[in-house]
Amino acid sequence: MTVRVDPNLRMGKRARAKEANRRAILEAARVVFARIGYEATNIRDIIRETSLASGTFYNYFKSKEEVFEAIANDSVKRFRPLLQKVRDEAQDLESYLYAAFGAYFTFLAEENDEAIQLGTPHMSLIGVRVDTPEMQTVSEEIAADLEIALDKIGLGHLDIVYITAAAIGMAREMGDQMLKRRPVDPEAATKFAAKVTLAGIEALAKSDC
Amino acid sequence: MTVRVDPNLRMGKRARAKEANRRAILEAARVVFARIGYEATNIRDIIRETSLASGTFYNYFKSKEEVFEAIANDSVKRFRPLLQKVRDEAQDLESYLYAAFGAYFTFLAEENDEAIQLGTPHMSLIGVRVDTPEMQTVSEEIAADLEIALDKIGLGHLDIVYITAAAIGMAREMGDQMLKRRPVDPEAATKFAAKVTLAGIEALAKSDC
DNA sequence: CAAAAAGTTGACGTTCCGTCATCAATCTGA
DNA sequence: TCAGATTGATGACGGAACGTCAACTTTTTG
Repeated sequence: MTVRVDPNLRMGKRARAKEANRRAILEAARVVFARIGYEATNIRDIIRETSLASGTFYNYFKSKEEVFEAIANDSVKRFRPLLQKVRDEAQDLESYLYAAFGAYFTFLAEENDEAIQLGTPHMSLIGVRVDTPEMQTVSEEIAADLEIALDKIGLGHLDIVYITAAAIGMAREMGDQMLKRRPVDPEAATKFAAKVTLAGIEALAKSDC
Repeated sequence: MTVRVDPNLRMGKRARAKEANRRAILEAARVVFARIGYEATNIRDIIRETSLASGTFYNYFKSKEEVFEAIANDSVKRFRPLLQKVRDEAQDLESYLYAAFGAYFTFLAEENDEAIQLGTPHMSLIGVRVDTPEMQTVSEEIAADLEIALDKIGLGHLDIVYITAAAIGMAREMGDQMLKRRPVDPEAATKFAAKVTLAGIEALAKSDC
């Protein structure tokens, strides 16, 4: 008789403890950032929220900034598979844009569901925004997707980098606004952003940029 | 005989010294941030770059973060009159968009002219981005401008907040990309952003959002 | 010109940082 | 199974950066 094994049990106690500690620190940081604000938080505040000793923090992160990055990267890590699905399933530019913006705005709403209920400010609204290499990678993936989609309809000569920047900038800024509204409505934001982007691309095509 | 007086001379020595000190600190911070990076910089590093004593720093700013904000706000302060001019002179939505994006991209290029020559990273590319109340104010001004322009052509029912967010997001993200290119070309970025935004608004109008 | 006010100074106590010797728990392989 | 090896947690410690403040200097006021 074969037994289904939780992958976590495959690892030794050591490896599991490490993962648990890392998670604990990240979760504690989330909580403390929300409670007293990012700037005011220091490393001892974070570690005090866990059952770990201060020295242990440095086995996992170099600094408060790195914790913040890790939190952001965790989000990116969860988002990437969604974007992959969009990439695999999209038929053309229009469906890609709708699906991609939809994935982003929905993801953003879900990620902040808790914060929305509690009324605590969202991570991207606490005043600082980081740009990590992981985010850069996602940008590049989107650019590549758009290039393929545009090539298919003979628009490969358009400025892909600017189009990508425009789409991402739109998503970021609109995302912040979306989270401020009640009810939070990702579908509306999606339609809006997709329409603008699509129309924008068509206009660029007509005027040969 | 009337004498032209430098406004600075109208102030007493004390007031002038205060301005000079504030400027000195801001300039020193600029230099040090560029030299060793924002995260690595501490307050002593900044003050050491001036001829002031450490205690004096705290007469002007509470923290390194506040200095960063002040630098950002200084930029906003210089930008606002340009936007005001755009507002006063624009005839319609299209001319407003071209002029506003143009003002932003040109301003950005000029502000970073020095950094571009030296190859040091631009303030908005050093990994953090702050959102200050002053920037919020500019957002609101742009939203108001857009509302007026859209009302004039019977499109006041469109979602002004989202349109503003889309335009600002586009400008920010495209601005970063623009600064990475050689030569830096604000006109191209302007045409691009204005076209996309204009086409986007037209598309929204057609589909009644 | 003298008294009051404003602002600078840098030494000092405090807070926070990052390291590391020590210890406890887990893993390895015979 | 167990002893030696390894991994990683611990928290006390030395040092770095912080923010304050009493003393001092310069400017303003009347």
